[in-house]
Amino acid sequence: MARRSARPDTASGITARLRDAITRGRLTPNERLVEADLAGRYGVNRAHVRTALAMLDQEGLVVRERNRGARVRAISDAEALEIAETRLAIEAMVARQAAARVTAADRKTLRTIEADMCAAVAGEDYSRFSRCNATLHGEIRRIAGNSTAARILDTLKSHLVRLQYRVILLPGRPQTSLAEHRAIIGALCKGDADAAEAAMRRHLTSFTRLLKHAIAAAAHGGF
Amino acid sequence: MARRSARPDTASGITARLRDAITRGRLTPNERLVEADLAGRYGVNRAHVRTALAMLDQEGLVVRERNRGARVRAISDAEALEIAETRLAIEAMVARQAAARVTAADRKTLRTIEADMCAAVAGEDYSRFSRCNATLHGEIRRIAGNSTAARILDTLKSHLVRLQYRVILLPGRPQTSLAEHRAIIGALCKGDADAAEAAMRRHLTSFTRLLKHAIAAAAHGGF
DNA sequence: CCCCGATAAATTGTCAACAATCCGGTTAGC
DNA sequence: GCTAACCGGATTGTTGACAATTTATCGGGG
Repeated sequence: MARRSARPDTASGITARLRDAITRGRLTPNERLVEADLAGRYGVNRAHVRTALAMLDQEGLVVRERNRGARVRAISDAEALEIAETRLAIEAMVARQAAARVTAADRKTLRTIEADMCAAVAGEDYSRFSRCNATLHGEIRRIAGNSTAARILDTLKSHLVRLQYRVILLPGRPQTSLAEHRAIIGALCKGDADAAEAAMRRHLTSFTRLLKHAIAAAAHGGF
Repeated sequence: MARRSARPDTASGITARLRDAITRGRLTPNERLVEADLAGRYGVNRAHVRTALAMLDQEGLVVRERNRGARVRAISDAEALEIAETRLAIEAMVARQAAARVTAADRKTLRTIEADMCAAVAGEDYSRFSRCNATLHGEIRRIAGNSTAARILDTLKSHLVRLQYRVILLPGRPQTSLAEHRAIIGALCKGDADAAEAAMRRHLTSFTRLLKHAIAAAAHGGF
């Protein structure tokens, strides 16, 4: 999730820190981002905050209105689904590309992650499972070697992290998710591009469906 | 292609103008972007140029090295293919979504564009054909109503515009391309999601293949 | 009691000056 | 003749001050 390892007191450093604060929920949607405040809080110049906000605006995590300042962008329910669907399309392609390029070393890495995931689910350690999840998807992107897709997925995921906890905590979800992930890993290790893409598609379709339900439930349940 | 209609002498204005200059090839790959120069040329403050460069960096059109300045990012052949493939994945999904939402008015618009395209090819007006092409893809994105995907496609396309002329000028390409587009339009008007996705996939697969050949030819032909 | 205009505070937008850094050629030393 | 320290120009990085704009506050009239 760490994107650039720059000195924390520089422009790209403050960008990374702000991005982190937003994705982790320390800065809540629609919260105002006052340049002077942030500059003081993070101990940097206002100009740095300014360029950081410009970049995060370009990235879609922040909205800016002329002479009115910046605020954390609130993504609507509809938009969350858009993001999930777009992610599905890209990640399915990535899985296909990964299957075509997987090496013996990659297979070993994937199997290690698989074992780790199984252990996490068996031990009901959902935080660990979530980390494994991220590691696996990251590894698949690495194997695919499509840096363009990887960058886009990084951005999309930064919008979804807050929402995905609603899904992973649903009863029975970890077990289902584990099975889906194992299918992906199996297809990748066989180098079967069609199967890998299909498995990834099934996995993320299932995720998207649950996300949709979670959103609908929250809208009706009313909180 | 115009993204924001802001006053041309402001930060987002200069960003748009620089983006335009890069995608149109007025600023060539690896060309140095000296802040003071650009500020003078566009009649704005250096700070504006600075934030514009930061945003274009985030967008991937520009690379910046600390204390060394910015230059137009040169995309490698491999990266061009990555972009084309990623675009394919997203645009296929968009076509599917558009098919599910198309209205009577949309159908009419699509047929109008189709007629325009046919006329352009018949008259061998390839500039006009290229514009129709962009209009059609834009219209499909609008119908799909997936703003997330639309934004990503916008960015990806800004990297491809320089390359696509190599493909469209190949002998016989306009005719083939026209047929592919008509298949897409037909499927959309029927509201057939599977067919629309498949047609779009065929179209962009064909484009990607030709792009690959054009790249290989340029590499061997040697210029 | 509510609405409206004037004033003040807060915040962003703009700008120019200065400091730090890099890149070229140049010169001193071996 | 060659290497290495070194200087000067060019360019970016940083900072603070000031202008412009929006938002909140307050007082007076309807």
